[in-house]
Amino acid sequence: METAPWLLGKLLVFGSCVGRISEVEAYHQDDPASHSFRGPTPSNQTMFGPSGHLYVYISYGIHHCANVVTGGAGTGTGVLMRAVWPVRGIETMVSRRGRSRGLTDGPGKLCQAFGITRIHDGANLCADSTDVGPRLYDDGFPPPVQPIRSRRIGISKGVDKLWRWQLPPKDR
DNA sequence: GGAACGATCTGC
DNA sequence: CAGATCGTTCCC
Repeated sequence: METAPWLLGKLLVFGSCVGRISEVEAYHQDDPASHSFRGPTPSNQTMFGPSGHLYVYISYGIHHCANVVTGGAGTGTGVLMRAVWPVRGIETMVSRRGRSRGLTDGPGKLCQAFGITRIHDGANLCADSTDVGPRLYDDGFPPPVQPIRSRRIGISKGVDKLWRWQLPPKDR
């Protein structure tokens, strides 16, 4: 679980789009709210793969949501990226979203803004090649001293766990 | 083969 | 605040 707040402040990069991760949620196998709770299936198998890969699922049949696999092979652990602060590629994000506000302040929104879909499920976020594909970078942004911690959003089980973390507004 | 349920978003 | 909308899972 402590790998989740570690992602705060890191950069999500894909094509011309760059965003600073500002909100994350942790999910793991012994967690009724997690997709990995019932074990591996064809659609969630990436969650059971090695760390540092991207797990993308479809929410409500419409939206894509992106996770960083963090637990290592077999553990079914992931961190949902719920929001990023747009850093670069705003025009592309506006074009993909069809609006100029609320570009990346939700898990489905940020995937649409970045062009992330199921096609990118399983991508290696730490690959050091320069070819196309989503990547995760550390640009030296100071880790938050006191990340905001709260309950996870939109779930019906495991509601009591404080496994949602956000960058404080002052870090903007 | 069918039904129920979403780690959501948008517009009213 | 309710409706949209359909992939995935589970049960028969």
